[in-house]
Amino acid sequence: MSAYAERAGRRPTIKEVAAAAGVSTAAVSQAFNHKGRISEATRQRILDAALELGWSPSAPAAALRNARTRSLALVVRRPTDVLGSDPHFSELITGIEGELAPRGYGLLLHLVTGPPEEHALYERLAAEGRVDGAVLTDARDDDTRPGLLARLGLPAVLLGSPDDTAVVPRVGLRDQGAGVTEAVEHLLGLGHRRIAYVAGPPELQHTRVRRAAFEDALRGAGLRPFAVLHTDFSERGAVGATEALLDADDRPTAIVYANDSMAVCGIGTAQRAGLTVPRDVSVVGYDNLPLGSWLHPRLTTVDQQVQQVGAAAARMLLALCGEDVEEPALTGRPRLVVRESTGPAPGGPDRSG
Amino acid sequence: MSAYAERAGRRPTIKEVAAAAGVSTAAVSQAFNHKGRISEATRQRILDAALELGWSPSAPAAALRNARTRSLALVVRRPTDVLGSDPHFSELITGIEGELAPRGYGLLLHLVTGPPEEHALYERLAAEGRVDGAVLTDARDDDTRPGLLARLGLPAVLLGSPDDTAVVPRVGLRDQGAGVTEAVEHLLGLGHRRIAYVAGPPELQHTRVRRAAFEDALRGAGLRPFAVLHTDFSERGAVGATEALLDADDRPTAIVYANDSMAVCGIGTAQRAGLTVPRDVSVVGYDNLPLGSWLHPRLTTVDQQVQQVGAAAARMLLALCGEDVEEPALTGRPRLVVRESTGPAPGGPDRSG
DNA sequence: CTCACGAGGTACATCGATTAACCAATCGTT
DNA sequence: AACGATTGGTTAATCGATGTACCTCGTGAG
Repeated sequence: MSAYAERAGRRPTIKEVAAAAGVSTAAVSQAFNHKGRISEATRQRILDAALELGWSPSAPAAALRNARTRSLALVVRRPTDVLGSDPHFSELITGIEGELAPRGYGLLLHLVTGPPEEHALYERLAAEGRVDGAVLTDARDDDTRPGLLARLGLPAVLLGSPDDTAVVPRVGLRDQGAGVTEAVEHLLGLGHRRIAYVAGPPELQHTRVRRAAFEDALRGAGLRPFAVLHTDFSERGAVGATEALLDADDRPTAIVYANDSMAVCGIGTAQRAGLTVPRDVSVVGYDNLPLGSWLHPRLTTVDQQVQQVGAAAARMLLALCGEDVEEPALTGRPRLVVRESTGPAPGGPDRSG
Repeated sequence: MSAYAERAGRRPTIKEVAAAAGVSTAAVSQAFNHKGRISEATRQRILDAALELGWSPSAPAAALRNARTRSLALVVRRPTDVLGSDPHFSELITGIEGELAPRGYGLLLHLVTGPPEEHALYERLAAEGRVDGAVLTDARDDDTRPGLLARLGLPAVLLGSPDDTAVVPRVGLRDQGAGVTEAVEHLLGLGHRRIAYVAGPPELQHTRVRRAAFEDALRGAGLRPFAVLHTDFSERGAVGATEALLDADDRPTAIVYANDSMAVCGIGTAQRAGLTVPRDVSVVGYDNLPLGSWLHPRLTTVDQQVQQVGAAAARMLLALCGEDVEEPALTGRPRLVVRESTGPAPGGPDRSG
């Protein structure tokens, strides 16, 4: 390491590299970007000099000149109660970062409390030219964000049922309802007839898709849902919904939850009410969080490969930003992972329906 | 909204704002930054024009000129198995972002798999001038990162036992062992004498601090730990450690875990072994994750206010970056939250010790 | 011998915002 | 009335990297 690199806080500039290599700054730039016409020999000399000085092109300078920052935004809407989106969201980040890091992109993370703040944030990010694109989560049925981002000219992808023809392409596993369908079939196969669904907020797209899958699957067996309750994804909401279900006259023998965290709360609530899972009531989650497989009973859940989806979203977005990335191929489907929280319906053959 | 703002992708520059307000670009800049001498009237005119055009200063341009990007890095070391740091880490982000957002700062999130990658990342972030500072997590006993960051001239704070005189100031609750001490006293009061500790990786600073607190508290009562097992914070590690403890001849009547996720795994493992918590074995966690209070039994744990610590770290770092922020006051201590996973020691008066 | 041409670089304008240095009024003073 | 101080701005240089237009050789063809 050279004396220069050791001068704390003092970053070398392209000029010093050029001087060290005995060339012009233009040559240095061209050597780094594989543009222009530079002989391989000088290129090496330049690269060596840069290495010696510990130089990398200044991100702000390059961003100013190129009008591209090489960073993307991920905006997470986080209500007061953090449960719902939480673990989901950190897996998502893992998937995204895995694609960004090797390409030298950065991920700018923002938390917002509601739609107005989220809009204002995009306006600011775009106006300041802080990011090249954004990943949107929690697709809503009537989502105003794609329109906004299109107006702002900010590339974006939305996580949800795939649709790359939309204003803002949507990335996600195909056949999003499949997991819930499988879950219902699994429960039906176990003899369950009174099955309830604890859903997320009704305005979210996946809530509707999964709810429809749930109802369709039951209808296919000539049944109707015991109940469908909407929550805000909070622990309290899950507990409340579960209590309501278990207090019912002819309580359900199985409950499907829209995510694992709620399912865990549901199991706790059932146990607290003196019931045993799955003997008295079966429980299915959604997300396949690592924790679920270590509980007692181990949680039956739906795996939706959040990490892969995140990676695919990142690549799609990078492509939109002009990066040379092959389009992601998301081949999987949401799949049921059967563990211990589901079992035969209690009370033998069902009396109803 | 003006016609200008509607031209998608075309961002206005300071020149257009200046023209619209009938002043020079310098005036616009000064109006925005409260510098120079601009009459209140013109200032208003300029601000109005900017609002009309939807202009905000270009972040890259400002960053280039000021040598400050107004963004901070958070580097999370994430091993293959994500459990340990996970929920902890999203609470941390919440705390940090809460301080950054109102000041227009951004949080650049990076995940790394190990120390070499982490070092390389800091080198790159510094060389490219991408961030003004960094938040370091998981203080190690012999941590090489502070030295590196000091050499790089990159301001940083390290989460851990407070020490603002170190090369890189450490931010955290005082008296970090207090929570574990309280936990042990709580268990002793319940008649437990055979108490084990399932710790994190030995190289982490907080592992040592908490372990010491654990041993000291027992020693104060004339006891020795039943065992202290180190894990890598993974679910599997927690399960393995728990199985080993429960298989022991004279198995412990209480187990203290270094985080809630491991404690949950521990409860599951105990239940799977046919034991009832807390009747047969008491369990204490650490972190006070929201989920813990909805399990059955509700988890007794230690609250360490991760979110507040994150906020304090952010403010400390902002101050280091020259931002005008009052120093954070972290008054709290880690505190035991007694719930249902701890109870009287089984078997009446203990036979040992 | 001369000229066209390509290989290999260089000079300079540029991206958008900031700021030090400077200047033109206006005001208060004696 | 003349002068210094103050107010309210402006001009122009600058941050670091990039890319276009240009320049300078050396070479091969005619």
